[in-house]
Amino acid sequence: MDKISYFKLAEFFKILSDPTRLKILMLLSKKECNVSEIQKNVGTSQSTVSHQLRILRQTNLVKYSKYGKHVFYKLYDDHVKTIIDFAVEHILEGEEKNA
Amino acid sequence: MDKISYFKLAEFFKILSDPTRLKILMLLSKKECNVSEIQKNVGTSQSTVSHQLRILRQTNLVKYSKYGKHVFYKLYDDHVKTIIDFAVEHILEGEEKNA
DNA sequence: ACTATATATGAACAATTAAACATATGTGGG
DNA sequence: CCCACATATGTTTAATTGTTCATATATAGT
Repeated sequence: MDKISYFKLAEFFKILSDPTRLKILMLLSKKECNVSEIQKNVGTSQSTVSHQLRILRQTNLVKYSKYGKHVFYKLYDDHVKTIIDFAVEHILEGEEKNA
Repeated sequence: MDKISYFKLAEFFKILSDPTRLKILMLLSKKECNVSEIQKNVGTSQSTVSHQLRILRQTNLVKYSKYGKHVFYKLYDDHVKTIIDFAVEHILEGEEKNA
């Protein structure tokens, strides 16, 4: 239970607490994408995408491989997707109660 | 899948992205506590605890009941605990790979 | 009513951060 | 070698946020 620090745990959730990063992660949960594809799908600037991808890389949420000029990103593993899906469920349940 | 906005999802994770709030939530996942108990356990000022409790209230992560001078808080439901546990697992797995 | 205890709230401050802008690096084609 | 495209990085700025300090509200006991 206490094998992990609250600080570290908080840092993990902080990564997930940004809409841009969530969009990227959800997209990558469906398919591997290069940066321009991500950019189009997320609908923001190239710089922003690249900056956020770096954060996702550094925190081991995504990994990548290079093919020529393109860099293809994918989820590091499926664990993150599971956590996000759980959160979505939680929020949807919460909304039902307020209906 | 897209029944929920990325913004809302991000806001949810943002709540979990603070060590103080995580400490409170983990404590409350074990047992109902009043504010002073929470304060002692978390090891921070009364004001800080109270501020964070308000955030947790407003986001429906905790609920409370009053008994005399004391206010007892508990988790709103067990869903949050599940999400946190999943995250802990994820991080622990990540650390194994770097060992 | 007064006091002590428990909890909440308001305001100010320091630190963090996402995005924008500019620029750099890398890679393949001609 | 130069050019166009793809991606990364550095810097600055505006906005957000957790804590602290001060103060307010509530409740029970005397």
